[in-house]
Amino acid sequence: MKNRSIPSPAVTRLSLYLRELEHLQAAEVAKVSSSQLAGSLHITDAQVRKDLGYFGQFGRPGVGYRVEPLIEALRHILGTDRTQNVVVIGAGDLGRALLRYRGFHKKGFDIVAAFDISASKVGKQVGHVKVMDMSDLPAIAGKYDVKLAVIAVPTESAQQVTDALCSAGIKGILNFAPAILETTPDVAVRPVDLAASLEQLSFTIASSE
Amino acid sequence: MKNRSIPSPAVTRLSLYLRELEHLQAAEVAKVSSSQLAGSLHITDAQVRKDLGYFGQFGRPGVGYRVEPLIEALRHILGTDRTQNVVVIGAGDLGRALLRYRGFHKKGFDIVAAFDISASKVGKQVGHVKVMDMSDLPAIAGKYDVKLAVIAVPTESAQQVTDALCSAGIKGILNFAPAILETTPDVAVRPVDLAASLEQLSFTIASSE
DNA sequence: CCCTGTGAACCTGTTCACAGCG
DNA sequence: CGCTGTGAACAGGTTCACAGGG
Repeated sequence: MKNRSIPSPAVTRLSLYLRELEHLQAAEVAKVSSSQLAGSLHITDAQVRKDLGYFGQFGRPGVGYRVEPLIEALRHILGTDRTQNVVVIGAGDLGRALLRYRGFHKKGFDIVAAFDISASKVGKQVGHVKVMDMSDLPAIAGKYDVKLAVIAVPTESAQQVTDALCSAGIKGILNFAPAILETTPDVAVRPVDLAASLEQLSFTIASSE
Repeated sequence: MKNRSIPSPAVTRLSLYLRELEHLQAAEVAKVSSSQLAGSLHITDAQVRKDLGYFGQFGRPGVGYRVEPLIEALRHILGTDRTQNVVVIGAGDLGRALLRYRGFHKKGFDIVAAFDISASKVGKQVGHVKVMDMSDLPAIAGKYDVKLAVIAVPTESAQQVTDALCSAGIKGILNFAPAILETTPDVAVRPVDLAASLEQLSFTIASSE
């Protein structure tokens, strides 16, 4: 526990800063000011400085931030300076789409295995992994030191999958099933509820009429 | 604009309340208290009452909330008491997975069309729609009164797709491309950055060691 | 003079606590 | 007596504003 009360929205923005910095690096920009960074993300410059300030002193007064060192620092903070192995549970439409999604690898995540209970899916090749049976999960999780998992199974089986993941030593779950998952306290869950996201948009539209 | 300063986290939770209420309804539970609802979502009872209080008085002291009327009220608030038509832009892996996802329809959303620029994809049937060319967007948007769109295209084309959507009168965009989209002020964007979500989990794990 | 880092002020959202109704 | 609805107290985050370094 080395957390000194960092606002969780600040951590969310860290990913955005990193993304923007990677664009700048690709465009061979060497340095950037907080107000430039803020501008492209539609937030204030003070916000950028404060967020970065939670983690250290990365800038130089009168100059700004050097792009490359800041990228490395942010990756280190986020834990993506080394490859993170990930498993995907559920090889339905969504699971298969995630297995083929290239965005994860670019950000330092490596999907090392996929799992399903359906005999019709087990054994099939998707992306660069073969779908395995759920019973193989503990062995794979141990072998590849997997800490992160993605749940892309139907709502009804989400909780039992979660239990299996907790037992297998997974510490973070990205959950696409529309359900609240019960976990051991050392496991973090991040929900992604697609229908609820559309509902939020629907509300925004409805209330601005 | 009938918005009387409602905290946006409260709106997010509205979707969770609705989801839980629908479960209760399926289990033929007729009424529920704020503390019951709160318990299953891991929040406080006061939070539930305050959130609902922003939108009206739905409960009865000493009794609780009647499940069915509250469901109807929440759907009305979220604008999903009538079907909302949606278009999906991009018929790659993710787009096709979304086209087949049943969760949207259950919540009152109807995907009426999919679009892509690639000639190899246009004309193909996915789920219950046929993939159309981007140039057909304005006609379809008008014909079906589409207000919501989902962007599932590569990052590079996300902005030009956004421009087309704004011109076609779309008011809400669910954006899977890892990019900040520039829109006209009357268009709401909700980002879903899958890699960034994994980064958040990675951070949580890294900082609890 | 430009730009960072950071206390202080401000604002937004959550929790408390209780009055009041069934 | 149980449970809602809601002001009041509190906590968490954001913005301000400025001191200080290059």
